[in-house]
Amino acid sequence: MGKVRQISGGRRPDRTKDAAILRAARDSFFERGLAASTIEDIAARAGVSKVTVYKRFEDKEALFEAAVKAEMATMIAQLDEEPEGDGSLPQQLNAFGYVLLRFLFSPTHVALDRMLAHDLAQSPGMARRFFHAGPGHCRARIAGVLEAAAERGEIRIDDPLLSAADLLSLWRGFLEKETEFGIITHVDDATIRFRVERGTRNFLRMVGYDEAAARTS
Amino acid sequence: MGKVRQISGGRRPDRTKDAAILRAARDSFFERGLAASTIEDIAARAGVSKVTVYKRFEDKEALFEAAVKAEMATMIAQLDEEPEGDGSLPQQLNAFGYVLLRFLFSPTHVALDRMLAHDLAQSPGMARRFFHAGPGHCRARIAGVLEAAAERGEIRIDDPLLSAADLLSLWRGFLEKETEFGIITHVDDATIRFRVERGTRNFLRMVGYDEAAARTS
DNA sequence: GCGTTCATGAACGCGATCGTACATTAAGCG
DNA sequence: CGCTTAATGTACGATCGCGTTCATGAACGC
Repeated sequence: MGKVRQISGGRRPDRTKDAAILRAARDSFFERGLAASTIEDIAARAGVSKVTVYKRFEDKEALFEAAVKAEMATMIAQLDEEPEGDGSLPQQLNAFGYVLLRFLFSPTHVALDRMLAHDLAQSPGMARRFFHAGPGHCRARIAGVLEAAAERGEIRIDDPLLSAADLLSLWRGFLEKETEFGIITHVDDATIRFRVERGTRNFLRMVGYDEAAARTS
Repeated sequence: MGKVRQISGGRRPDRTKDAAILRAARDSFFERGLAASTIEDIAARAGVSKVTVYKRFEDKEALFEAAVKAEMATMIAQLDEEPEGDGSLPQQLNAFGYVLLRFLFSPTHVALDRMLAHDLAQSPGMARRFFHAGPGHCRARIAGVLEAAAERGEIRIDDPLLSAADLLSLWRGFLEKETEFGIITHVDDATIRFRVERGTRNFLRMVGYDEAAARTS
């Protein structure tokens, strides 16, 4: 169709520029939002001409979507790579919590979250997909672990999904609001470990987990 | 200085228009965001001329701030009016939870939250003030109740502020994410009651509250 | 009625940014 | 070297929305 057909020679497209543009787009969009970001600025950040940007991406919205998708992909990969862990239930949950919170409170994710809240509000279909790929996916994984533990009789819960949400909520606590409002800009590792361990401990007490009994079983 | 000096006569300003403009501004800002809203549209919604808007509000940002402030004021008033309640601890917490969640998940507040996340990210001072007036205020109130209960020996907690955040988190659970992503558009009263009661129950189990003991004391 | 203030509508200047066109230079292939 | 495609920079048309100006009419006190 309208596509190029590369008969033979000619200068090759510089594929490194795609990544540079996407990175610049991500930075700008996540920092300023869709409306406040300008293509000119993004091109400048990427060290690329504005025309080049339009060569590769249809328009501003297409670039936005591409940038968000790319970021989501790296995020999801990062979350799923962590091993199941065959330790005790607390250790298992803590391990997952570390990875999750470290990722949830990374500057880029905080920025992305702000973005999504604002710009995906009008497009329900897209929002739905992002939900299931992000928070929903996450909750489902934890629910699986909890359900297994419940079947082993280690804990007592009413509904795996609800309990998974409880645990997630306890982990996050007020950190979410504090980062959202910019009260806290950077969440260090010690804070994350503290929050995760505290959350897990409290959650397990809530669902009647008996550490001693589990150890001797 | 530059202000009017109302020597004697003259047509009186129509004070009802202020409210109309603020209401229109709120609707537009909360729906579309700061950048995407136009003064012309707001004026039209309010049934007012664009010039009139500029007569009363310095510029777009001033109008935005005024609209947010007005909304926050009604919110805070709504939250503080509820009586302390002299029932048992669970009843006290539940009562507060109902009011809070009903308000947190009202359409306007959900919209406002989206807005704040996005547009107040750059102005740290404003964000800080809003945090202390909103979430911070709320957490402090609950912390007070919990601290009193802890001193009476009804519950065992490490830190009132942290525990207050725990309770708030348990109440909200996944509802926040679900409304944020538009999975759920309207949260009905039954859901709110269920979530609050479940959250309170789980929280109290977590902090070692003994219902029977409290009742007989 | 008269002076004063409020309010409106239409028009304007202005800056910003989108997306495109064009001429020019750079890089690959034969 | 010729051919082809990539990439740049500048300039351009078009749109949009802010904030202002101006002429006109409407409400109110005296």
